[in-house]
Amino acid sequence: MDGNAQKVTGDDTSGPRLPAHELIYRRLREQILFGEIAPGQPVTIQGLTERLDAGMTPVREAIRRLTAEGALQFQGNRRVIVPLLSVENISEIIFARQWLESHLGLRATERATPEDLAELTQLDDDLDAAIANGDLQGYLEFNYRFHAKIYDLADAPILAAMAEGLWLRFGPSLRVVCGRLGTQNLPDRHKELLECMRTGDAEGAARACREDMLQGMEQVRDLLTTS
Amino acid sequence: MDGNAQKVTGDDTSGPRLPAHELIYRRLREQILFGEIAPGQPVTIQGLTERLDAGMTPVREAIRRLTAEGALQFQGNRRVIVPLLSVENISEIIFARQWLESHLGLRATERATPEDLAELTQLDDDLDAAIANGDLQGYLEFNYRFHAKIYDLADAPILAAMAEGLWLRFGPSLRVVCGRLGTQNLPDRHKELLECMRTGDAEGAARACREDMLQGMEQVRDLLTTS
DNA sequence: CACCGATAAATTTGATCATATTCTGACGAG
DNA sequence: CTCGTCAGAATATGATCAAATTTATCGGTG
Repeated sequence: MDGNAQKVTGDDTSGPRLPAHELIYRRLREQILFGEIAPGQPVTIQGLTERLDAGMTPVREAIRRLTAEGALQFQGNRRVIVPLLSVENISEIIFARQWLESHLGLRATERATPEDLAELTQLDDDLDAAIANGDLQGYLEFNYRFHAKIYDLADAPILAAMAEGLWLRFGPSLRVVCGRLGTQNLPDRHKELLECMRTGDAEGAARACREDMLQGMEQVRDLLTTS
Repeated sequence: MDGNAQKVTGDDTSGPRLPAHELIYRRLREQILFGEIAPGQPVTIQGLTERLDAGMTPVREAIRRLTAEGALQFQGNRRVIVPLLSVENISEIIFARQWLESHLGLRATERATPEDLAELTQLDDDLDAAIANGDLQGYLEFNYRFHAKIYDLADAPILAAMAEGLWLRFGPSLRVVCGRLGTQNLPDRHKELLECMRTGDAEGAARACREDMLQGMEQVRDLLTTS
């Protein structure tokens, strides 16, 4: 190992110094969420200690957390992989997200301030820009942050945690889908949703969230059935 | 450390040797689920290493997993506690469980074999016996195992994981409620549910699951509002 | 003589622990 | 009431042990 490798110590701009296991967790979480680690791919502890230049204990803890959230999967023997989703799994996720997305979208609409709406609009604009540039990574990130912001606004921490947990499960597959279709063929209902939120149409916002989710998930399901 | 302290090494009867962090996780999980650790109570790593006679690393990993599942809560600084539920939290859990329990109950009914029904009936009988004896611990355990069996039958691993995760969240509070009400005042819809499952009335089973859940959760909510 | 399967060495990876370091909250002196 | 000191708890490291996979070897067979 070279002598000037930067340790994982969160720079001063990040405010309160977070423990290493928390930083490792967040980094690994993003890598899974945005498909940098493909479904089926093994995740080794020692591999991560090198890849993230971290100690063994923090990496282990991060893996345990993500395993508990369904982002990783214990493989009988001691191996850990990014899970491969079955069509049945996707159907379960669709079922759960139907309720979750609608409800969170509805609550978010009831609580959003003009500043929140501005922030959401900005995220959606960034998302459109990423699509126009064919920037897959950017698309995935802004799309996630757009939805995560809605969960946050809904002020329902348990339901939000459930919704985020589901993202961790289908995230890797979403990357595969988008990689094949290209960013051009990814319609969403964000404009419709934002309009409902501006006018305070909570029911409409709930419907838009549900439709938006369904469009995306059905593309994932279609890919899994054909491949 | 003295020479004859028994290490945590799972005896031979348990089949495949499980790693210590897995055993610790299961033990701690049960202690939380059945309210042996009260809401608000702090959970320290060093305390658990003594209490469960285990090493530090496995305990840390178990705590991380349970934190990710919502059974434990990070207290900003390095403290970890069993979360205290707010009334809003309970409402979120009720919302989620309404569709989860219905759906899992419906699917379980479609898939249950006569052997499965016999097992469920046995669990319900054990539960009734525990009630008759005023055995709170037994009541909580059999009640959980009855529902967990239904989740298992539903053959929907992701939704089952979500449902089990919610049990971990309200389990500690359930213990408090039952402790105050006494086991006599805990009606359930299990008989009705079993009858529907026997006759293959999936819709009825779904309704019974939902009602059973609501009865229990509303008692929890009532306690939280008054205390 | 080339090929195949099974057993055994070697290597990689995971699990655990003991220990050093850092951080937090509390106590007490000024 | 404030600030410095201190005990205790959590964090993080690297070493050590154990398990599993991979690779290499060897005897037998077509």
